[in-house]
Amino acid sequence: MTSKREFIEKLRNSSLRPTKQRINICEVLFNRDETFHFTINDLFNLIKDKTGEKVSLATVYNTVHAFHKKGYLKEIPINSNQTYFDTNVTDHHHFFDVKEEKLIDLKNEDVGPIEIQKSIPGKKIKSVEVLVKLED
Amino acid sequence: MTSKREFIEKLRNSSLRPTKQRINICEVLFNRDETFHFTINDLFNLIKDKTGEKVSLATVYNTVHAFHKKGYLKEIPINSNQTYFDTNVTDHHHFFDVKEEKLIDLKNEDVGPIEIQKSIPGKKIKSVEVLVKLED
DNA sequence: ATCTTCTTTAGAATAATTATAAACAACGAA
DNA sequence: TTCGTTGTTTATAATTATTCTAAAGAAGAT
Ligand SMILES: [Mn+2]
Ligand SMILES: [Mn+2]
Ligand SMILES: [Zn+2]
Ligand SMILES: [Zn+2]
Repeated sequence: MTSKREFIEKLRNSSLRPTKQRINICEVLFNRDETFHFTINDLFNLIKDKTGEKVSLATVYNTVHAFHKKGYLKEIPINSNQTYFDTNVTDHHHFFDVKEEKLIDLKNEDVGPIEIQKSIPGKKIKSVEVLVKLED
Repeated sequence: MTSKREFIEKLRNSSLRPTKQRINICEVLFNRDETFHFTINDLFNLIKDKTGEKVSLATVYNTVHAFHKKGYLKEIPINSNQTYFDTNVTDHHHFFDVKEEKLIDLKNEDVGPIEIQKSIPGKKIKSVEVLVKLED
């Protein structure tokens, strides 16, 4: 996904009005070759850098959560003072480089299938995620 | 581990002075049959309930982090507004019941061995943890 | 154009965690 | 035991990520 027209489509399809701010956020999030792992603060700063236009922090929060709810972003469970998000919304796992505080995608074939041999009555599995912490 | 004398030993062995507060915290954390998953706030309230003595919130934080550093507690990576800890410090995985906000241990045999088929130059694996989210 | 609804924004509020610094308690040597 | 040292506890303040609020602005429909 790479053009402004496509972002407008995407927003419309989710009943989100295609505002200047949201389109800028889309550019930063989705107009790239590689998957993108970020915190709200990363994103906030990148918007200024890449688009030259400032978007308020509140709007960055609002938009990230709107995209998260629509399934355009994934939240990555790690213990950090900030929440990490991911533009790769497929089921996949992560390395977390503790020193650099950077997430790296693991392909499913890098981990292999995981069969959970236990179940809890009345509950079903929503997701299975592996986090591999890296140190030097 | 169940007796006060043992807690004093444990603390001494880690160059932590065995204070009344720390011993009370040990009682709540380690004097139990099952593994214990908790947040700082859970623990803070349980201390009052179980020992009848109040320990300041700052001390609860300090002590939990001291125990964490010494390897007596494990931090569980989940996205929550509060940090979760675990008295089971062996390598193991978790269910997280999203609705109840409760962690449940998974035995390693419930998950099976996980072989990570990818490596990052200069980095080594520190831990591999699986988080299985549960919904109704 | 006008009206309605949604969005953005600055700033305030909230809440978990960490820092501060003074009072206090454990320790070890004398 | 007493005393000096060092480690600990505590109330409280500071910090910080996130959420809330409410007013001003923009988008969409008619
Ligand atoms: Mn990823
Ligand atoms: Mn556990
Ligand atoms: Zn979200
Ligand atoms: Zn810790």
